[in-house]
Amino acid sequence: MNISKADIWFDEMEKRIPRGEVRTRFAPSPTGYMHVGNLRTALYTYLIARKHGGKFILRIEDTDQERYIEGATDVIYSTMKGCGLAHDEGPDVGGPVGPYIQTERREIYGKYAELLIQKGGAYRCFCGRGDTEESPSDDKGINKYDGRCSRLSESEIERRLAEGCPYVIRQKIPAGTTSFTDMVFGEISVENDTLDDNVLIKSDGLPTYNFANVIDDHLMGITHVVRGSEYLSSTPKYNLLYKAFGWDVPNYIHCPPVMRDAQNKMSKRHGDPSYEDLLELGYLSDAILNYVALLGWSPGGEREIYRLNELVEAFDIGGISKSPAIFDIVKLNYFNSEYIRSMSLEDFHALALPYIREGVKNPDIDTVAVAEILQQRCEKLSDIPEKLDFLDKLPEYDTALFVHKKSKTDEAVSLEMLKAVLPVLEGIDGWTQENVRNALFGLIERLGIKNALLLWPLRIAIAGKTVTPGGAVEICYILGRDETIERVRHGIKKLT
RNA sequence: GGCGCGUUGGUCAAGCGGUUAAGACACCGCCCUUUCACGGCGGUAACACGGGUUCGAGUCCCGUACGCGUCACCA
Repeated sequence: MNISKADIWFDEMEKRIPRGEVRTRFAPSPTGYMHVGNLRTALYTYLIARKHGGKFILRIEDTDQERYIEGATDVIYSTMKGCGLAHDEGPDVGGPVGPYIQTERREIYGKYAELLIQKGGAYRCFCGRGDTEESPSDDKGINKYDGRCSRLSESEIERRLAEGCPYVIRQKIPAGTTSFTDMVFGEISVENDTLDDNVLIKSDGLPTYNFANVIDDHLMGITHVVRGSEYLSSTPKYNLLYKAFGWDVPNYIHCPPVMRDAQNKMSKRHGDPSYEDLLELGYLSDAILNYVALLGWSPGGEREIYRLNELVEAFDIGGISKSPAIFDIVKLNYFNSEYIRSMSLEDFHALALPYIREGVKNPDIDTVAVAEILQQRCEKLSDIPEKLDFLDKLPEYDTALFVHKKSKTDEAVSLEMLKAVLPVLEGIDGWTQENVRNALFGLIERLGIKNALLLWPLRIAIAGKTVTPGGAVEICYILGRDETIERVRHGIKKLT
């Protein structure tokens, strides 16, 4: 026997566990994209670690071989990096309690499962998948495994093992009541007889989530377990596992789900956007994070705009809500436009340039001037191309657009105005925004008219649409002298 | 069905026994204004229901309804 050797191994594992610091973990399954709900969980997890000067760990939960998706872990790394939730330990950066990918920890789970059997907290089960279906519901209407294999004799077990019978390892639920305190939901208490003898190690030798998360959280020294509230009702089972091993249970922070509507969670299946989709749609990562932080958590005051580093300061577990929150993209639009407007023109220009180029091919255009008029009036970057569709080519338009009650213009007035402005535009020396402005307002002054009387028709003539980013002055400047004059002439022709 | 959890305006939410029940988004109106937007001002709109406890309940307790979660060799 090499029991002592095993003892030494377990001892070594325990010694590796960092103590005396807050340690949290984000443990996604590699699915190829990040749900909004997951993103929020990751955010809160990160915030708790940072707030307490602790460590934020990334662990990959890939024990479901049937759902394995090639390259999905890379998506996780890039997402974490992209949204600024930098982890201190993880598969790609290493750390003291690795490996951080569950399929690479297979032997660890096996050894702990054996240990648990020795401690009486688990047993081998030789029932096939089909066998348990016949076990009837008990008198309480609970449909669970009847635990028949827990009553197998030593010799029977030895015999089946010798025969090479496939088996799983199941948790042995003791009698009694299990209670714990969740930092969000408070005291939770359940009768153990409502709990099933769940499978801990599958017949393929890999652990289920039920087992792996307990082993890993303990071995990685996780002090605060942050996860979705769907785990709330199975948490007592995990605590029973901790107890069977003689370990301390971590603090629990269960988060309510992010919903698409009152009945359904956000889901890719229903076409709800993932974090990646949102970026694709032109939302800024900071804005998404800010909005998502406030879905299910409130800082208490009236402030809503928080940068990631400010969230670290403000975050408080007590502010997490117990009830689900519906994701409202309209409010995300608001956050996004706030973030866009608060950027420097340089930064916004750099960010918007690809979208501007999507809508405007003309290489002579002053994209900084375009960015400037855009910044105050776009909610998301993907709105940009459509707003600029009149710059390359004047769209077909109806002369009815020249009629605007508030500006007191109609087609006749417009014709008059365009005729008056044409020579003024032709006379501008040096086509700068300032010069265009001075020339136009000079004319307005000479004619003794209201601004709108001249500027409305002009803007219609050069843009061909009623709603444009920027006014007549800006658009004239952006279009350039020749194009502006050409379009004004075209307008005169249409009105004549 | 058992067990667990939840329920303040359309949405996010503050509130933690005594408030005219905050604030934000959205919506509507007005102002500003060369359109739209931005900005400013104002408005509509909520404690799921029924019992208690209490001088007093959105806040505490118990029911009811509705909703969600869970009851996998998925996480």
